[in-house]
Amino acid sequence: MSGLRARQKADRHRRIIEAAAELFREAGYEGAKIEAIAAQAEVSVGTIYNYYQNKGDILGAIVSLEVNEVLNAGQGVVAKPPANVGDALDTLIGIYIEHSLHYLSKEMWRQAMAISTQLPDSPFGQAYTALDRSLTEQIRALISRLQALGLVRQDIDGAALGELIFNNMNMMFIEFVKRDEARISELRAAIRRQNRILVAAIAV
Amino acid sequence: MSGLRARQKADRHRRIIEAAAELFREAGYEGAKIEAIAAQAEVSVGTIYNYYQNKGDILGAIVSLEVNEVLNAGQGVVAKPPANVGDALDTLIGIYIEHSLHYLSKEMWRQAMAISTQLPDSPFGQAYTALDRSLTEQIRALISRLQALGLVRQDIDGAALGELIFNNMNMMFIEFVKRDEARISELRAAIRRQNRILVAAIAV
DNA sequence: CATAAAAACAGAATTGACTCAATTTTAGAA
DNA sequence: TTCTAAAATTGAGTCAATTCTGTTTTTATG
Repeated sequence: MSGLRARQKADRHRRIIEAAAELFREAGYEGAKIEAIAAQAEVSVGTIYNYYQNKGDILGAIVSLEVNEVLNAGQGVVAKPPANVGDALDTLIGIYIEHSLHYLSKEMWRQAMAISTQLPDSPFGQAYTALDRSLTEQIRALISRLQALGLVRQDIDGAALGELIFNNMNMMFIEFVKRDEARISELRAAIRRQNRILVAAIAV
Repeated sequence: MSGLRARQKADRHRRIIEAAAELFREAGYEGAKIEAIAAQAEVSVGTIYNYYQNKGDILGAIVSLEVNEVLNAGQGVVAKPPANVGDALDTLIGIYIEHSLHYLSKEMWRQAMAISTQLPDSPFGQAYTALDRSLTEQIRALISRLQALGLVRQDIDGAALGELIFNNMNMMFIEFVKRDEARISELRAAIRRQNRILVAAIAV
């Protein structure tokens, strides 16, 4: 028994997310009214709030989809990294950044980031923090891999280094989405320049 | 002619800020209703919006006071830094962090950070970005100073290093204010551990 | 196939940030 | 002092997120 109720629930979830994604893209986060999302998803306003605690959580569900895709793509780099510390970092970070505006506009990112600091204990706030941790962990995994390959010094504190690289990248990304005119290529170049200092310190 | 109008204006500004600071502390940012702030400041709701574009800008004015104090305190360290790269960084960052909860609660910080990413073009959003830049610049100045003292290698890219250190610290601070139970001592220890990697790379 | 309990839904009501048209106050000229 | 234009204030009104309560649908049981 798959259960009528369970099927309807999944269907409504999907309809709400699809409606919201479309309206967020078209009208922006603020511009997409809950009533409009409800109408488009063919449910009532009350039902939306039965599925999501607040408007931010709807955006959160969309962000999670995006970041999980990115994490998946990143696995390839960790498994088979370029044979050079600088290039390896640049490749992984490149995947994160190039993917980032696929589904989400800068405005949507700004809202998502704002909500995650504003309401760190909401479902989305917690999920967002967990995603950040996964990204940090993936960078740390890459460093481990490079150490195993003999490309990074063994005595480096991998956890601390992973945090340092992620935190810097993330902060740069935040500044990037805050300025609509900022270009991806400039962002990557700036991060490369910053990481160069680290690469010099950790490469064998 | 100091002007009656100008004096009243300054007085109202002060009353609004004082009322807001008190209510933000007592009831939290969300809990402090504009009507309550207006009543406490003995002005009307409309007047508040004549002085500040939105609720966030009121908080912004308070944050600016705090950060400017911190910047001032930091100048002393830059002028006369401890004779050891690790200690110098730790001392400056220590000043930033220890000061941070003087006037602002974690909840107020969360709101301030959220607003600055949500509305990067609002008066407060721009002011906040400028404050971040000033802090980055101060860290860069410390590095310059240490280079002049022969404690840091001359061939280090000071600008990139300053950004790296600030971005990491700032991100750690964001995570710190997101968790009410996080302790200042743990935050400082974690940042020290991360900076150790850098210190090893840049110290003469 | 009834039926009662549980779960989910609908949409009207509430709430609080922000706007705006009308009114009041101030500055400065006559 | 009196008058007028500009500046500032006021608070009722608007708008949209969120909450609340009564109704409907689904499930499980006899």
